[in-house]
Amino acid sequence: MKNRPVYGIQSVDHALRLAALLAQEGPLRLSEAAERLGVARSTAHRLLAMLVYRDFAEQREDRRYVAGPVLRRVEAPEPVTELRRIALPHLQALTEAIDETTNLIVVVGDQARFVASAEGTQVLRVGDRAGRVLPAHLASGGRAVLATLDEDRVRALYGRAGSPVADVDALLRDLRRVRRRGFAVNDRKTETGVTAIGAAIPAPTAGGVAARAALSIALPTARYRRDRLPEWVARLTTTAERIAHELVDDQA
Amino acid sequence: MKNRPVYGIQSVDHALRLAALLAQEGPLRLSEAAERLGVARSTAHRLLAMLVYRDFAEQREDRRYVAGPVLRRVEAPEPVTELRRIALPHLQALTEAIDETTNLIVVVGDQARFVASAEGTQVLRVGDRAGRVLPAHLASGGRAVLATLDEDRVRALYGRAGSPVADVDALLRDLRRVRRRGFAVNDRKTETGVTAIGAAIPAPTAGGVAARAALSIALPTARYRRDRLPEWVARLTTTAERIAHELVDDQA
DNA sequence: CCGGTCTGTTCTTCACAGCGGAAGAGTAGC
DNA sequence: GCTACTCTTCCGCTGTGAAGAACAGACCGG
Repeated sequence: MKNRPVYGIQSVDHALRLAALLAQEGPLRLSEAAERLGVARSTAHRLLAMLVYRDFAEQREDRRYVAGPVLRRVEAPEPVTELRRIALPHLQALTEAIDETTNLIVVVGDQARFVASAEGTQVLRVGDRAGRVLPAHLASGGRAVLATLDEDRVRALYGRAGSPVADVDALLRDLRRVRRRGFAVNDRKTETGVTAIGAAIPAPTAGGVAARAALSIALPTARYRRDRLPEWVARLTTTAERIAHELVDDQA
Repeated sequence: MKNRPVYGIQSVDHALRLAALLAQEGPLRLSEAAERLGVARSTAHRLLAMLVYRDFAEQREDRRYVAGPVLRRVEAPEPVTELRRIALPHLQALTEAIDETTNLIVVVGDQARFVASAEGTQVLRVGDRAGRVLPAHLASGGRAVLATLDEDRVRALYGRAGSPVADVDALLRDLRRVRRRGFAVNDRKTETGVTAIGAAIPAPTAGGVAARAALSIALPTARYRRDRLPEWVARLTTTAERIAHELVDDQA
């Protein structure tokens, strides 16, 4: 039996026990969570709110809480530390050039995960989303990666029962368009007031994490200008290519 | 983008962010974790210790931390709240009869999870392990459940590369013995100074959570008496049968 | 529809738990 | 053995986390 750490953190213990309960037992009422943890209902409510905020829990319509995406992973984690290390200086240079927030994204299953961000300096800007998850079929970087996949693979991913995509054919048409243009735009589909442009990192080899990685520029919709799109796209794809080249160099 | 809860808990936020980093990016050094969270190394160390304690992280020999079992689940959670509700009074009655700690266990994949415990009142006793995880092939309740499975299924579970079981044939021989006797004993294989006797709950129907549930009596090895084993086994299997009957009634 | 019960959410106060700096310990390479 | 790097332990202090209470919402039965 593991011993409690000497310098344990009680609040963290409560949160982790609750997360494990959700993962192992499924739907829980707030009042039951409070009882199981031996805390006040208001404390349990605060803990659940934090778990929901960080995607360890979700609240259903019947008000019960269930495990969130982080606890519902269906694939083993893959190390992306190296990709992040290589990409980050390029992200920062791109952000410096355009003074908008840029992101490194990895697609796992049907989720687009923000691995790294570099924030612009303007007062109104999109914040750091590292660690967050968006549906891949809506996010700009997610769609840029999906556009690099075989159509059969996309069908396998989104054609199953319970899929978040009602019309796979419409998605495939969108992805063909993304493929032709070389980038994808997400205009407020996932976040109010945010427009993002995404482009996939050209994969040096099939497989590996870079085969599912993308960059995106995320800016307040108020600053999105159609006439600047070619410039943003050019910088985005140039940066993606630089990262791809450095990944090759790093492997040699 | 989700808003931070109004009554957020900073320490919990740190822990959950760190857990998500481990899940998404794999191996992390303590110093890198500290930098990523923006906290002191001593704080990161405390957080990682809590994550390890609650099975959200593991530390490898090279000292890096990786995602732990809770974050590495490969199966969707199943609700066991109902099973727990039905079983708990019976657990408590059994504990009262023998004054030793009893447990309800559910096997998921190759893990035996403690869903509920009822503690004896003696000064030296096995504590409440609800929420904990043990390897199923070593735990008494885990082995009792594995003994109810097809041998092909056990082979599929433990015959793969990277399996924790080196000799599947030896495991199958053990499980045949468990099946014949109707119970399994775990004498200090998972926890120093603890001996446990486990018996599976007879499944009312194939599938469902009860098909992978077991009860166990856990006592200090110093109090384990071979001549009391028949009594303990009889009480254990009687209790398991009562629970199984009540599960059937509850579905009608 | 109303009242009662149950459950979830919001707010405030205060004491002690969580944080970080510093010291100590461990590891790896030359 | 020495140096540099990294991890682990310890302690004091203040602001954060917990819980009580009030409020709000949901549900059910008469």
